Amino acid sequence: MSGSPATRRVTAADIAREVGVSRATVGFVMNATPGQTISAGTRDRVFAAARRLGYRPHLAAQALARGRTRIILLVLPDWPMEYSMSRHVDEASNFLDEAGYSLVTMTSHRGGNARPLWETLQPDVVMGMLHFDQDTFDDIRAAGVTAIIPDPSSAAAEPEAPVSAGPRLQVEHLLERGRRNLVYATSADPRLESLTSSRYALAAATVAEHDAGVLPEHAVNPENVAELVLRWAREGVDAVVAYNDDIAALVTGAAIRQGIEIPRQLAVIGHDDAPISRIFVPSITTVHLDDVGLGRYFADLALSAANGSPAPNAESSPQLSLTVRETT
Amino acid sequence: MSGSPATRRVTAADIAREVGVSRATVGFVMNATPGQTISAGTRDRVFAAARRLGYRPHLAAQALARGRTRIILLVLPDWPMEYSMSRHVDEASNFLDEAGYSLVTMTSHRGGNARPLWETLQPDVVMGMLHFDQDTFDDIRAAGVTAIIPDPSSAAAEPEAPVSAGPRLQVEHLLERGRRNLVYATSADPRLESLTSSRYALAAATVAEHDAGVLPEHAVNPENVAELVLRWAREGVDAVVAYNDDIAALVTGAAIRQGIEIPRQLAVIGHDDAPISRIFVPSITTVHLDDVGLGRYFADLALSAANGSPAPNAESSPQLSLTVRETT
DNA sequence: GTGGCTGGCTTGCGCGCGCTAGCGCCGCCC
DNA sequence: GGGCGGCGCTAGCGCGCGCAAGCCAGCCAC
Repeated sequence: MSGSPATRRVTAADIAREVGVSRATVGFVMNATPGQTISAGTRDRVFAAARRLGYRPHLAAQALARGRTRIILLVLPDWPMEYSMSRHVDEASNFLDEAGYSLVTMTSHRGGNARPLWETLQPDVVMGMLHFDQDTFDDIRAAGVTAIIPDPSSAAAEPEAPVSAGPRLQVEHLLERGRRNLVYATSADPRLESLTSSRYALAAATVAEHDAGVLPEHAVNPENVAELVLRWAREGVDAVVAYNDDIAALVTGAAIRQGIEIPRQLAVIGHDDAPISRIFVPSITTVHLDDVGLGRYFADLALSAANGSPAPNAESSPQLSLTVRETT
Repeated sequence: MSGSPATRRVTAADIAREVGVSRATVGFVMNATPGQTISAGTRDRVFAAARRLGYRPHLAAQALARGRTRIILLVLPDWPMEYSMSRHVDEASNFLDEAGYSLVTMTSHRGGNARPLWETLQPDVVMGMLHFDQDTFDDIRAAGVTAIIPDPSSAAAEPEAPVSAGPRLQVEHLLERGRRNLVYATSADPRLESLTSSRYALAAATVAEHDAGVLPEHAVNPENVAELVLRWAREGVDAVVAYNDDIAALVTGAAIRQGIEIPRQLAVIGHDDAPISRIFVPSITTVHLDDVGLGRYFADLALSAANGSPAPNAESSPQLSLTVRETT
């Protein structure tokens, strides 16, 4: 049906022949090559023929010729955060697409033995949500990738920067609610270490700013959460700042099972506004992220690394906001 | 430090020069080209030089020359199922890597205006979890992809096939628990339509087999779930088969809020064994998927489409099992 | 001795595209 | 009238690799 099955692909040469110009001209038109002047008539005829024949530039050939793939690889952590990311990622890929780049995401393999995509795709930029450990970083460089974000050697590019207001919002919300005895519940997952530690540090700093004592940090998991919740109750803890909504749900669930009243005895606040925060009973107060803003921020960050366009400033784009629900 | 910064990439020609053979010989060695005999000595010297120089074949050049990218694109639905998928995907990418293919995943854009990856990556195979709608299917074909899974014109390849035992397990578990008045709670998300409808059909068939009447289907969302749950209570419904764990959680949460006792008055069973099923209070009985088995199945499916290797039979690989928790 | 054959290699083309060097033409200015 | 510069285009190389064709030495059969 749809076109002869074994049809050869349409190349720039086909267009050139069709229009009656050289192949170079077609290339100049398609790329709007700077420094080349093409008459409007020729340009239109080339575009028309391209559309008519269904021309699609061969990406591999382009990559080979120009030495850049125009692929940006986003490395996501393999943890629920993934979901909250997907919205931003979608936004980012729109922006990047407009700039002629493709966004490919991969989930960081847990000791998976498959060759990572930065080897096989040879992206122009590899961007991670978390800091890469040194081995991974070297591995990416060895694969020929020159632009890596975040790059420890340049303090500028920080994917996590715009989210740094989140922990502040969490803590201030609880303090405003009159809570005084806060603890921080974090994930024990080592893969998230750089994220969890940075969020914790920000939360702890906010607590200190408000002269609300110190903020103890506890790694929470399904096994120890019941015990922790009881201990907190004994110690007079009245609010939990959770690293994300999953941790918040875990804590909230355990508290309920132990007969602790939420939020009267214990307030809990999550982060990311993941679906679970809305579905959970009771529903969980959380920090909502600005998808579009974050997406644009990521895209700008990647583009600046890819072609030296100006780097975005963290403050400009994304706005975080509080979504107050039943746990506070 | 790590190598001179602006170093040119190592090509097969460099190796040839180093070893003192022609470039073609290097190519034959690297690809173990069938029909070409290379002496063991030469072969070893080529491999040694390749390792010594840090040779990495240029993927774009390979793709250009052989006309195939060895990329397999997996299109995931943009819905929580994503999480339960990630384990299988990881498995699949290991298997595919061994076969020399790279697995790239993308999330199906909700009207996103970025060009989809099947255009820009030009994968050898595009594989979806759900059936593609006709427009998308045509779009993928137009991008030059010949192998698409599932392909409506060939009934063989069905990614969802191995999971077809899930709804059966759900229903039989509830019947064994003595429940007689079941309803099916599904997602209203149109993107999941082909999945939800197939799971529902299987559940309904199982109910019919056991002479347990008919299985009404209800699309559930946060707005209508409270009302639905009340109605079910009035109508004597004693068990809910949920499309997945999120739906199950939604139903369970609504029931609790309405004072319905779980599982005494109403049993709920989910599907996928997503994290929420464990975290939720009460924890949710669900169908656990076999990550490794499913991963291998997907990989085989993709490989069979890529190079005509034998297609896997759905029965062979993956095993589903029941994870019984508090909601039944 | 000669022809055929096979193992082990080389020569060289083509994949589709980007882009530099250059060429002819026209209009402008002195 | 001649020089000159810019516009609009073409010829052709190179990106790195796969692979068809061919070439040569050595060996065996006759």
